Formats: sequence, C-alpha cells, structure tokens
Amino acid sequence: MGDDVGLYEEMMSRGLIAQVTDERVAEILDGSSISAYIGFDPSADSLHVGHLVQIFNLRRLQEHGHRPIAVAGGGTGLIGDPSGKSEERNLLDSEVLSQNLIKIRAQLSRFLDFDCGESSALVLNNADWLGKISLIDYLRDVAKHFSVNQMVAKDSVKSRLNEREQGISFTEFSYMLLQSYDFLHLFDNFACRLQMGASDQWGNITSGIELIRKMRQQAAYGLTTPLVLKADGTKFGKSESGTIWIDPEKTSPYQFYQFFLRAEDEVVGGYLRSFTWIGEDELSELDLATAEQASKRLAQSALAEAVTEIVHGPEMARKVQVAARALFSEDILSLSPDVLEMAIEDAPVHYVSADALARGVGVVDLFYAAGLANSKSESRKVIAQGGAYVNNSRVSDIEASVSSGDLIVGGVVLLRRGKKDYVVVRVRG
RNA sequence: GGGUCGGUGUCCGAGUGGCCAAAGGAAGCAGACUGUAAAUCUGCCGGCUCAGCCUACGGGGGUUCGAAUCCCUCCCGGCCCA
Repeated sequence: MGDDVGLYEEMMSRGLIAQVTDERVAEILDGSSISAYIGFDPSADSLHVGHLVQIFNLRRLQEHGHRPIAVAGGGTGLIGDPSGKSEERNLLDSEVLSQNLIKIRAQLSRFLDFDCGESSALVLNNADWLGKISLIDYLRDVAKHFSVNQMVAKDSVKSRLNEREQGISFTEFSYMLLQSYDFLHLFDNFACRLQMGASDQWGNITSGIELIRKMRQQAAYGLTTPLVLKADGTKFGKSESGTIWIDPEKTSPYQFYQFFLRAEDEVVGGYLRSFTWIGEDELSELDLATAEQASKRLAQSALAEAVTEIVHGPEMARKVQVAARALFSEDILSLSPDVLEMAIEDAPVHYVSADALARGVGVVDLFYAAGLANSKSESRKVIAQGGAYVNNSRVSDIEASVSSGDLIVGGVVLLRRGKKDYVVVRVRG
C-alpha cells in the first residue's frame, strides 16, 4: 500500500482484478475521490474469510481517499441471489435476517473508518429503499428497462433454465433488478459511480450500470475480483464444516489461525495477496521461500499471523501462535504451567466433577461428552483407529478410562482428537 | 387445472418385493508417509446398553410371512399442455 503506487496498479499487481467494465476504471480509481460500493449477503450471521477480500477492497478505497460504501442486503437478502447457486434458495425470514444484519454491520465496522471526513465509510441497508418502492412504481420505472431476453441470457439464469431438474422462481429471477436498483439508488443519493464485487457478481453489476445509463444517461463502472478458491477448487463458505468465520464465537481464533497455517503451497501466495497488507518486497521473498524451502512454511506462518492479527487483533494473534507451538510440541508434560495455560486458554473446556474423575471416566464417554465426537459410536471408532490422545499420548483401548491420576500441570487433562482438535478437561467443584 | 417424470444416507447417484443400514462416486473423519502442505496408501463413514437391537429410502395409510421397491392418498419439484 502507500501512496507511491496508484490503487489500480496496486490491485492489479496483487491479482485482485478479474474484470473491469471499462478501461476508465483505472483512471477513476487513481483520480479524485469517488464513492464506491460492495454488497454483502446477510444470509449467515457472520462474514467469513471469503468476504475478507471485499472488505479489504473497501479499506483500500478508503486509504486512497475514496468513500467506501458497504451495503448489507436486508432487502435483497430476503430474495436471494441466484448467482453461483445451482438450486433455489430457502428464503430467510426477516427476523433472522435483521439479526444477521446487526452482526455483519458490526463486523464491517471494525475494518473501516467512519470518521475521516469526505472518505468516511458508510454501511447501508438496502431494505431502507427497496422496502419503500411500490410494486407499480417498480414495474413502471425500473422493470421497464430490463429485457427478459437479456436476463435469460445471463449465466446465472441460463444455467438454471437449462437444468432439467432445477428451475428458477420468478423471485430469484428478479434478484438482478433489485441489485441494479441498489446501484441506481446509491448513484442518485451518494454519487456512487463504482460497484465492486467478486467475479460471480459481474452480471448483477453490469445490469446496474445499464440501468443507470438508461435512466440517468450517465456512466457508472464496475470492477470484479477473482474468486479466491480453496485448494480443492471450491469456494469459501461452501460446506458447513469448512467455513472459516470471522466471528470468534463461530470459528475460534485458534482455528482461524490454524486454517491459514495449514494453507497449501499452491494457494499461499494468492492468500497473502488477498488477505494481508504485506507489501511487494516481502511477498516476493515469501514466494521464494515457498519455492525453495517449502518445508519451513514461512509463507504459511506469515499469512496466518498477518490475517489473524487483522481480524482478531495483535494480542490474540500472539496467543494463538504460542498455543499452536506449544500444542504441537511433543512433550506437553514438560511445558511450564504458564505456557500451558496460555496454550489452552483458547481451547474448548469440558468440566467433570471431582467425584466422577476419582472413580474414573471411560474414554469413550469422555470424548463424546467433551464434544470431540458426535456420538458414542463415533467416539469408539476414533479411539479404536488410534485417533484419540490423552495428554498427547495415544489411547486406543476402548475400555480405558481417565481418572484423577491423569491430571497434569494446572489440574487439567488434555484431550485431543486427530492432529488438531483439543479439548481441555477441568475439574469442577 | 390436466398430463407426465421424479423425491434414496452430508451431497451426487444406483437399487424396482427377501441376499438392503441400502452399489458407486464425492465430501468428511482417523491412521501411515511428509512439512500441522499436496499427492498416495489403509480403515471408517445412521444410532445404541454394539457378535444383538433400534431408526431410516418425501408424509400418512394399506397389501404381504416380508416393501426403498406394489397399491391409495397427501405434500414438494421438473417438463409439457391449459
């Protein structure tokens, strides 16, 4: 970052630009202050790492003197964007949605500056304007400008139309009109001339630009970023277990850190560029490190540290780093009490009564109760397969039990499933 | 509203009266090898009081010694027609 390089060039060199609607986008980004917006889908109660790219883009805009506008789609969220979706979505009810919105706005706020004069950020809810427009007005003034023929040709719609088994409802079909209207509204009220988004938003963005051109005879612009994919080629936020949330309640900072630390070689470079502010020089050093001494995993460490710091703060970043090191050291028993304490501070805790522990608790029950297995059957299987550890030593006997004698420094028992899932057992009472 | 095809485990998808907790694939989980990577290999992959039992093939009802499979009905979806 910094002012020596233009915003467009910076984004380009980081590989953050997939497409622009017009070459003039470069001039606009590097020119005098404008307003630009990105929409966020409030279908979950937290943003996840996939959103980070867009959040950072808003921040980039701000750093270069532009006004970033984040639109949390309270209105569009009720409808559902068909882009990239192979099937009709379940509609969210408005109560859930408004809860989600509150949380998402709070999260966005952490990354943007709301008090820096002209370029102060805005977080808006499109329900504020979409909720007001009447059906007749909508059909006369907005929908009139859309050709069904063109809409049908858009990829997001076409794929659903061609699918034998899956159709598309009119509700989702008309989603595009709502997002287009958002852009128009922002153009009118906030002089917003640029919309950014992930590349799957291309169709929605261009149709907004068209609407503005038709209704106001003025130019607006769009820019998309490449979708940042996981190493297996899927999007972030797809499977429920694989989603890395920004909310520490949903994904603990420890897990968050671990996710990035475990990034595959093929994707670290891209992640570093998308998810951190690390500059050119360091980036090329890290690329080199990955190429030449991959086993040191310097890029992964730098990535994990940097992202965790941005999202969860420097203090937390340090903590989880210590935890990671301590928990992966072979001899947990030799750790000093305070290092151990720090290491397990962030781990989930399971309490057992002193009585029960004195009598001894079966490992199968313990792993299940501690949440390390979803059922006792699963617990049994994991143990039998050698994936269960008590105080870092493997327990493969289903009949084994844990008792007071297993308490280590600090009066805890450390349970582990597989390589990375820890639960701390503490005595209650 | 009519016709027609379909609704199977996390997902895709086979199964068309018993041999079905249900082929195959993907995802996931554990192990081995590594670098807390990838690839590869092995095992697991509904639940429980675990050599047995219970719950499951959209919901409900029925036929049958026996049904994911046949019949009725309802719900949901695709396509065609109105």
